[in-house]
Amino acid sequence: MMTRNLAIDELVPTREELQLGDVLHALSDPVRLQIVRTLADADAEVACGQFPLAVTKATVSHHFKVLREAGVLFSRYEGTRRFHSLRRADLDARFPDLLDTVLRASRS
Amino acid sequence: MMTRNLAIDELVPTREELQLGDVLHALSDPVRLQIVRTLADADAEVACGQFPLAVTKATVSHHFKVLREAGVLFSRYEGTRRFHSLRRADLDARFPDLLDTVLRASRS
DNA sequence: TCGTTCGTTCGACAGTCATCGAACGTTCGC
DNA sequence: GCGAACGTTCGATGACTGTCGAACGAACGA
Repeated sequence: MMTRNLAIDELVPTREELQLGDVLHALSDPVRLQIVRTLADADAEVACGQFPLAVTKATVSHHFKVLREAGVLFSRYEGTRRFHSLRRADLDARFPDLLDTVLRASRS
Repeated sequence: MMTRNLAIDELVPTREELQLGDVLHALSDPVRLQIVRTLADADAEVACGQFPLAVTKATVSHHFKVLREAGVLFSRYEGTRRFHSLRRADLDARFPDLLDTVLRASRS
């Protein structure tokens, strides 16, 4: 009945609050980089289950939280699923070219 | 008398061995990012002592080791001092624009 | 030769991290 | 209303991290 009150302790940074160190750290893990790559390829919202990852759902959930708290992506509920999308505009505004450069590098 | 046999356990990656995750992780620490920034500004070799860092020399040494092992910089002995330089060519070859993009982002 | 300078290494410590299984809460379809 | 599907949260665990002071080693200068 109540709206979901999960993630109440989660601190999602605004565009201005984005920290380079946090973003780089978020992107430095292979699983998370894979998530971001998949998301960039899709160029749209993707549900957790759609990610071909070699770790438990608990671990996946953890990585999404790290990415959210670093400001790399945004997550939204839709029924029982959760859809994710890159915060491209914010990232590009704050750190121009960073995301694209990292993505390009991650595919070489 | 013998040549220095320090750093014998240090694994410095070749250009081909550079790993994006390692580089991003190396750059995600504020102290290390500061080091890299200083080095990029100098555009030349810089000795450890030249870095205005708010940590102990032991910690500084540790950070340089991390940066070396990630392949971000190269260190060379000259007498009692140790000079450091960015591995720009290698980084640019393997991850085009990455270093410059991160440096630019770190100054905004 | 002796003391200083510069940097590395060691041992320790507190904190964070990636990972997992298990339990839980929501939502949806039957 | 029941059970399945989907994710989150919890607690635990082992690994890694950033930091420090202290001891060490090599090279330089007086």
